Amino acid sequence: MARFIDDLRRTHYCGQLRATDIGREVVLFGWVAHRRDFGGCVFIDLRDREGIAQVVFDTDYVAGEVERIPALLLRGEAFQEEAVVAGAHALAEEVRREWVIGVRGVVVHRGEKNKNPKLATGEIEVRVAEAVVFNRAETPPFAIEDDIATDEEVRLRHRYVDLRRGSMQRTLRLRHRLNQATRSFLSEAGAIELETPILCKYTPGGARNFLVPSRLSPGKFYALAESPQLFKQLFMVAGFDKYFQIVKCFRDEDLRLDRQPEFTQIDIEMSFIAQDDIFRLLESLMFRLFQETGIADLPALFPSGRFPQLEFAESMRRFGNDKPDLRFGLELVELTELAILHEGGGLPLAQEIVAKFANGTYRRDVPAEIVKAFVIPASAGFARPQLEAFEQGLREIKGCKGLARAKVAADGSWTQSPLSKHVSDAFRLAINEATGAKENDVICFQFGDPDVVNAALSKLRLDVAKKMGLIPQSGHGGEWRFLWVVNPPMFERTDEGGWVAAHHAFTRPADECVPLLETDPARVNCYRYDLVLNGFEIGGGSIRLHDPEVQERVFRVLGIGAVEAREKFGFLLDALRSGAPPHGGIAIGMDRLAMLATGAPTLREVIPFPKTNQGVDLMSQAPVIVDRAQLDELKVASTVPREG
RNA sequence: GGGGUGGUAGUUAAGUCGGUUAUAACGCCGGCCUGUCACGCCGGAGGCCGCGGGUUCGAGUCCCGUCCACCCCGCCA
Repeated sequence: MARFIDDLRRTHYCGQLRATDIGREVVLFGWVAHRRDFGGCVFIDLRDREGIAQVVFDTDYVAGEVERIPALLLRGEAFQEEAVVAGAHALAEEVRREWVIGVRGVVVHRGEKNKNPKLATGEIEVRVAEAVVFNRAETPPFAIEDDIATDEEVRLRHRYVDLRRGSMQRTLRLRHRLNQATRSFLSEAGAIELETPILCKYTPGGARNFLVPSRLSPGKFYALAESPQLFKQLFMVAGFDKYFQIVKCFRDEDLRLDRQPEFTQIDIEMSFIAQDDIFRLLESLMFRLFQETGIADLPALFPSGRFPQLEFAESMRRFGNDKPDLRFGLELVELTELAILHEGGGLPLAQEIVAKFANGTYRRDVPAEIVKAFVIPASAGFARPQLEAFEQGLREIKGCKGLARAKVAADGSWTQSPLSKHVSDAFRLAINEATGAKENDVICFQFGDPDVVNAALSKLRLDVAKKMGLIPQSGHGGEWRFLWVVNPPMFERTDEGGWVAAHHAFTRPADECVPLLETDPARVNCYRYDLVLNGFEIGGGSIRLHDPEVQERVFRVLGIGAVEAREKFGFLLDALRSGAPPHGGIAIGMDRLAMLATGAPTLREVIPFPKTNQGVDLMSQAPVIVDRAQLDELKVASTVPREG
């Protein structure tokens, strides 16, 4: 039987020791964080998941009164023997960073002069009588400290070492608390935690699926679930009434700082509820999560207990996207109607657009091209090179040709702008008034396709706010602007002039829009909602269509016939006809929520083993090429030429 | 698929107009040290300058290609 672990069991975590433990004999296990060697006396900072304790190897030390570990007391073992202490000291001379060791010793006061206020355990230290080395670790590629400058690539390659750092430990333990609080809250709310398949049937449309070949059904494939969407609706049909799950989802799409190929959702579905019931439940859930993790006092920030709601159309108009960051103002200004009123106001780009409204090519209620502006305030104090850098940033947006700028002079005239020569005085003054632009403000214009105009200006709005310091480059900056974005359009135009569901075909159209299904699909909105926090979409959901009659009308708009509907959605349609209650739900991106809550700059910081932008795990090297024999067994052939 | 930034010692970075043996800090190794806690002092080792090609008397530096990482667009209902 080994002396340590079997015989000498751990009595405390290093980080737990306090002055109240003085005089107690303890056994600690941990990693060597630092060693300070003074020859006769060696200090080691011993680290475990709870923190750091200083342990001292001192050949001269003689123990006073010691409160012995009962088993050792019973056996009549002496606290220290000279040879054992000398052995421990020799061991301490040899120890290196990140070695895993165990010590037996006594907790003593450090003495007033030697206290370390930076450590939670700084009042005490452990005088070591006996020690063991469990693992002579290789020198780590980077320091195991909270703040390191090391490139993320290196950290991911050695993730098991990176995760040893206190900041990573705290982040992942926060995720544990989020999980725990989610489970207890939703259970208390009457929801039942149910599991759904990961290996699913492939469904066309939406995100790309990862495919898994079936060995038992040669030539056939499963798809990894991109979400439990269908199954959670079936739970409602089955009468479970309220469901939740903390579930992994898989999407084979290109990655971003807030997108991983596999990610975790808090998935919820409820029956016999209205949209507002979902909102209230989620608001309470967020309150609870932020309270139990100690991240923010949301009741103080939202005294009504409710998050604000914003119409989708208003969000697009004022902010240019459907996930506005409300931590700052700088709203966009819609100028299309003004341009029509002024017949283009002398600006060629505006005149072209206005002409199409005039000749009836474009509808004013759903315009195909628009004119919009954004004002960079004079107070930002940006010089021309900075303004050009913003313009350069917009070149990332496909279809954006550039940025028309005009600097406003004291008399309201425009300078430093190609527009100033063309614009009529009346239009210029009207724009100054509409935008509220004052002396030295810079008005930025976009003309054309609303998607491009809004993408460009919403990016500009964010770029400017970050450069002005209105929001930090990343992180929450201590602000928590939750927001519901509601009532978006049900359909989008396809390139061929037809319609596709903007979200999915089973979203319920808003009651007052149902008559428009046949007459004007562009104006049909639906019971779809996104929860937004500080400019990130952290969740979304909808009230589902439970009425087969309306469902068929929606399919007709989408040009989906009975045969095709059956082929695509077969069992769901059957299920919805088998007694479907009115129902709806939502899914919250747990990783994004954790990222925002911790102020982490990327999703990778809150995922233990994340993938790179190319979907590669730098530690395991997944994905990898497999043997020909493995492919043969699956009856799968690769079209990629094999190396060698 | 497209645009951008980067890649030099274990780590983070410097490296001028193309020119001698590629620097520094931290880390690492050896030695000394009984009150340190970013210990200190003395000494030392450590390089496929991402990879491949080209220009040149000469390339970390210039050119072409390529790989990897990151940010963004498309994409992600």
